[in-house]
Amino acid sequence: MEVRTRIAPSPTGYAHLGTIYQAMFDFCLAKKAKGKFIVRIEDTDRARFVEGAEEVVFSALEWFGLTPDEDPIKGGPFAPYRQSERLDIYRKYVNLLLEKGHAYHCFCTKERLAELRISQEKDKLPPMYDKCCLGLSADQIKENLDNNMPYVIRMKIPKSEVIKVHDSLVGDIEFDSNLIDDQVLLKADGFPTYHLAVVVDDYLMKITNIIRGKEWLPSTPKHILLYRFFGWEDSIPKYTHLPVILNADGKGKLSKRDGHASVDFYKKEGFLPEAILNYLSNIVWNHPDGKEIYDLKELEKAIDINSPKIINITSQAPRFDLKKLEWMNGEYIRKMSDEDLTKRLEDFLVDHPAPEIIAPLVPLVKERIKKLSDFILLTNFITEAPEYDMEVFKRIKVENQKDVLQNIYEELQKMEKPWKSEVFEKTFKDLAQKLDIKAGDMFQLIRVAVSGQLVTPPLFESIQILGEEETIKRVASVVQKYPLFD
RNA sequence: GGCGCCUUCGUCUAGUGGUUAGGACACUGGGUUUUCAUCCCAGUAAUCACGGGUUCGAAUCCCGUAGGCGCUACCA
Repeated sequence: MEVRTRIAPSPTGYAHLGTIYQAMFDFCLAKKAKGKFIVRIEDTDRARFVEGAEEVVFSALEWFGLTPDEDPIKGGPFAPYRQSERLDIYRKYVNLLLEKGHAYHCFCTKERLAELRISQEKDKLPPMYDKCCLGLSADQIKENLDNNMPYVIRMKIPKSEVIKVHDSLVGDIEFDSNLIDDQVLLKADGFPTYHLAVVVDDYLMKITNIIRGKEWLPSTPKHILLYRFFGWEDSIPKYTHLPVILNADGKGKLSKRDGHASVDFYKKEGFLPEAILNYLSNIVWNHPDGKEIYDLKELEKAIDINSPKIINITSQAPRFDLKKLEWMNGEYIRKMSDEDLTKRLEDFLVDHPAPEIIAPLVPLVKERIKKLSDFILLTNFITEAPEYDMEVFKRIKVENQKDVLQNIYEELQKMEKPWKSEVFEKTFKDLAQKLDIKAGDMFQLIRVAVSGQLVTPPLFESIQILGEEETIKRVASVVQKYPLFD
């Protein structure tokens, strides 16, 4: 049987990193088993619907190279892949449930439900629907329907049953059906809830393996029950519930609120998609050799569809550690060829004022940047005249800085062009000796005069890119204005 | 509150009855380097949540407790 996995993101306006995390495992499993990876859009919540939001998800997946085999755009044998376009299908299956007596009409108002909840909470009872409408007669239902009363369809959960869920990571888990609420399956607006749609679609789309976040574990018994109600027990997919990624302080799920959940953030910061994927897998899985840097193919190798766990990952919820991601991203940058890095930087810095200087700068910055955006911080003094700050000069422990700068200026003017590295170095080492200051301080002073910064790529190479003329001009302006900088 | 899951250095993890409890990030110190970074070396850091068992022996097995997270919507 063909292995088919899927992600079912809801278009909320941004691509969540958790979606990518989940998609990565679904994708790898499908690839490993030579099956199919499917994207289905769960746009059943009209209140939260955001126009154009699904494109955000698609482009994020593409950025990470997690290309689906079937999706709403390219279609597939089980189209449509957008739930809002499958309403008649859900309706049909709800009717089936109604006929079989596994679901019922509920005409309770939101107000009544709210009051019910409040009183249950007051009595320290679990907040659940009281099955009020379950006792309605066929005539009453018909009358309400004829009067166009709004209604939802609820699932009739059987009493006192043990519902067994098998998860490939956790094992067997038992749930008491008395503690499961009569879940709404079809909302008043005719849209299905997640629970109905997910079961119907996964069945019709022949999904064999569900890899999703652990937040879904408590609702899995409802899904199992639905498979049973429909008579699809033989088609229950294999569940793998992934640990939820927590935010940095461990106090909750990684969320939009702390700013580190959106794929867009990482793209803007200049993180590399392959490094992010590496990090995302590394927080729950270890390479058998113990190495930290590996690509998706290596994760794929570790997946075994026939082993009980499928993939041997931890079941603890990890915290998100941006520092480690940054380190990892730096590792990827360093092992990249200069040509590749140049290309990435050119793509990233589309608005760069002087794109021709990116390539020559790459070898100078490659070991100094952790993400692509660091490039700007490190090199913008080349395209832009720096703003000087006396505090920066004060960090260099040299007396009579103005005199020294004057000397530097004179030497630069005397030096034969084009400047040569050895000559440059010898000239200023000699000058340092003559003025009785440390060579290191001498070069630091030149660095600050030229860049306004204490930290830059290698001095001489930077100056070469800057040009002799511009260098002299900058030093001259420093000599002139020193110490009037604020 | 109820239900479920989880609990090894600050963080991510290795570890499946006998290890000086290993690695990575972060941090600290040293070396290389005209700055920074890279690279190399070293170090700090977990009485394996706690309490009971079982066993010659437990981070590893069992029971209990506590804490954390998740779910508890006509959201997914």
